Amino acid sequence: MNNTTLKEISAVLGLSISTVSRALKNHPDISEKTKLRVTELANTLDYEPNANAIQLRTSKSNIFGLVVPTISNYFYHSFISSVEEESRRNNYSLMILQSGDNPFAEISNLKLCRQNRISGLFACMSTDTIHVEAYIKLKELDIPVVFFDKVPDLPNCNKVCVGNEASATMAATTILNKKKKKVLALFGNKNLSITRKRLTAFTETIGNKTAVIINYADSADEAETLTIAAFAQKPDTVFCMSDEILTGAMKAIQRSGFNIPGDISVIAISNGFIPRLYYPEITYVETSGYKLGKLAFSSMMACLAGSTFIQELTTESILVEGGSI
Amino acid sequence: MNNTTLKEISAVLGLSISTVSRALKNHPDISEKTKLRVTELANTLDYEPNANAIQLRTSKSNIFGLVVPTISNYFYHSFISSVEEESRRNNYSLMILQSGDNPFAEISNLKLCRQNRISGLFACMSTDTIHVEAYIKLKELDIPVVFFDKVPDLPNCNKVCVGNEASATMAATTILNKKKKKVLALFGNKNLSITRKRLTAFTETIGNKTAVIINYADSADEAETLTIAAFAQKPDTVFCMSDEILTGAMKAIQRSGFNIPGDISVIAISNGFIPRLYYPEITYVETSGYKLGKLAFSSMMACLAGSTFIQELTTESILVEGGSI
DNA sequence: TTTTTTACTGCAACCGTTTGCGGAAATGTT
DNA sequence: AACATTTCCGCAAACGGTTGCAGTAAAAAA
Repeated sequence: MNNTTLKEISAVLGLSISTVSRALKNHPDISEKTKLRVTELANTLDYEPNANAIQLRTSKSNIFGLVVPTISNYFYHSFISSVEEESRRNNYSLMILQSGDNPFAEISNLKLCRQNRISGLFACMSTDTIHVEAYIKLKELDIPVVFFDKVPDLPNCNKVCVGNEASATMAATTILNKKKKKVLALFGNKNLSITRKRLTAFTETIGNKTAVIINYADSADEAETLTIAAFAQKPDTVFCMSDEILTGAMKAIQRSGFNIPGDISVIAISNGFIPRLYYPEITYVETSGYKLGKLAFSSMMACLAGSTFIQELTTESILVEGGSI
Repeated sequence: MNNTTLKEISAVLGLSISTVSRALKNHPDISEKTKLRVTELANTLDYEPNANAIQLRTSKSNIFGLVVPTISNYFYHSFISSVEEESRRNNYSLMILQSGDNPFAEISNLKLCRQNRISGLFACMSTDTIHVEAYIKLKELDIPVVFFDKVPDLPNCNKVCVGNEASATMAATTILNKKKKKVLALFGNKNLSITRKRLTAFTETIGNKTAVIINYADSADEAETLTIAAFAQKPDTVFCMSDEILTGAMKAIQRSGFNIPGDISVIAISNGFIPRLYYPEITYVETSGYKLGKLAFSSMMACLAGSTFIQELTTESILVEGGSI
């Protein structure tokens, strides 16, 4: 069965295609009587405008692209969920693409975006993205790009981030308040700007009255191993800069048979899902993907509305108390 | 800056649009020399074919729709991730829409799919969907629909599901093999068909030589409470029918200070992420969203290839051994 | 009644591709 | 030299809409 088109409707009604088109869009040029006839027939025929034709004609797609290393991540999918929600509310569709931390997939995804003439792009860069050019190319095509979470170091682009410095500072402050003496601080990949930001904010805040053991882990497994090893130095607190690190550290703690917070305290920066899986629940500084999504979307809408003002937005951090410190 | 088009390329080269088009598609009618000239210029000009024009012309969109109650769910995002992966590999894009268990959002999403002339739809019905008509409408438009996970009771549609009975049976068998004597079996909402299926398969397999305490929980918190309460009866094993239940049970176990598997054994039916968060890792029967995605995709491709054979597929269950039983 | 205004509606070009068909030049065959 | 084939390329119509402009009939003003 074929889709009904304006042509068919016009043929049935003995009107021209343009009249039908205008009638459907409630154009003032068309008489009420005609409008009624047209909309009625359109309804019974289940007319659906062909998005491709419209997009071709108007060169506006009403589709947002969203590239992300992987959607199998609590932070990202809460971000995605949030953006999707807003998109639908604003009559946009979302094309979600994951790059799997693979640069080739990433550029092929961006190609897809260009080919589909997306209206805008939400982008989180994969870890080893050096080739920012592909993103630049989009901007040259006047396609607004809002970077989120893992953002490039470029000056002229819209970025929304969780409050990296603020959240690390907040975590460090909490540790100080609890008068902890020796902290095992676990960070992610050293090359990521997110790591550097959290690291500097954390160390600056924690000062030098508190002993700090710093480790960098690229994966949960590595975090687990490093944690086990670091236990030899008998830290009284573990700080994890992310969910992934946290899961590794928690396995190490369980494996060592330590009690939380009796034997050791734990605090993390997290989106909120993982910390609640344990008993006692882990105290964490929240960096909400959901909130970040809302922020990213509003930034996107500002771009689309013609704002050329470059924004670098940050979500607020809040401390969610569990019983782990 | 504008996108380059065939027209521009043809103008520069003094060729016709059609020649350029054919040259780019390696058509035999075009001489190698011309092909070379064209492809070269296309490259330097960063030519990207306009997907909308192609789709309009060919009435093929190379976009799959995927509707799901919510992305923020243990199971769905691995499914989505898997389908996305395959889609990209096969040069399709994915349009992901969540209905949030809201019937209105669901039909508006389907409308979006129709308007975008998607090539196919992966659909997981929201709980209270009575209106299957919207899906039927797609099938009338010759858009193949593959239902997954929560599938309708209709006879003539493609469905892929995890092996509910098989996985519950496998879990029960494992418990029997380990010669456990008293099992606390935790299930989800009693009204869901998935619960009923897993329940009957489980109880039938476990037989009556093993004592079974059955509880139903609607949430992780409820599971936690019920588990704590059930510990009074001193079960030697906890079986959890899903990830959500498992997280609740694990909290209860940690809270009670039990050792796994020394004090109590644990086995679950799971997608695989949660069980690996603990130490020792929880033994589980895998109902992989990832595999289900692959299955759904191959079913979709079969439809697209013209197969009219209606499939009802089920993923295989496998036991993944942790150290919890 | 004539002229001006208003209310409707249609023509046709356009968006960027694809593709059937037909034509010209180059080559091969007697 | 005359004819048949290839080889290479362009014309033009289509896909399904949108939109500026112009045209016609009816209503209002002169």
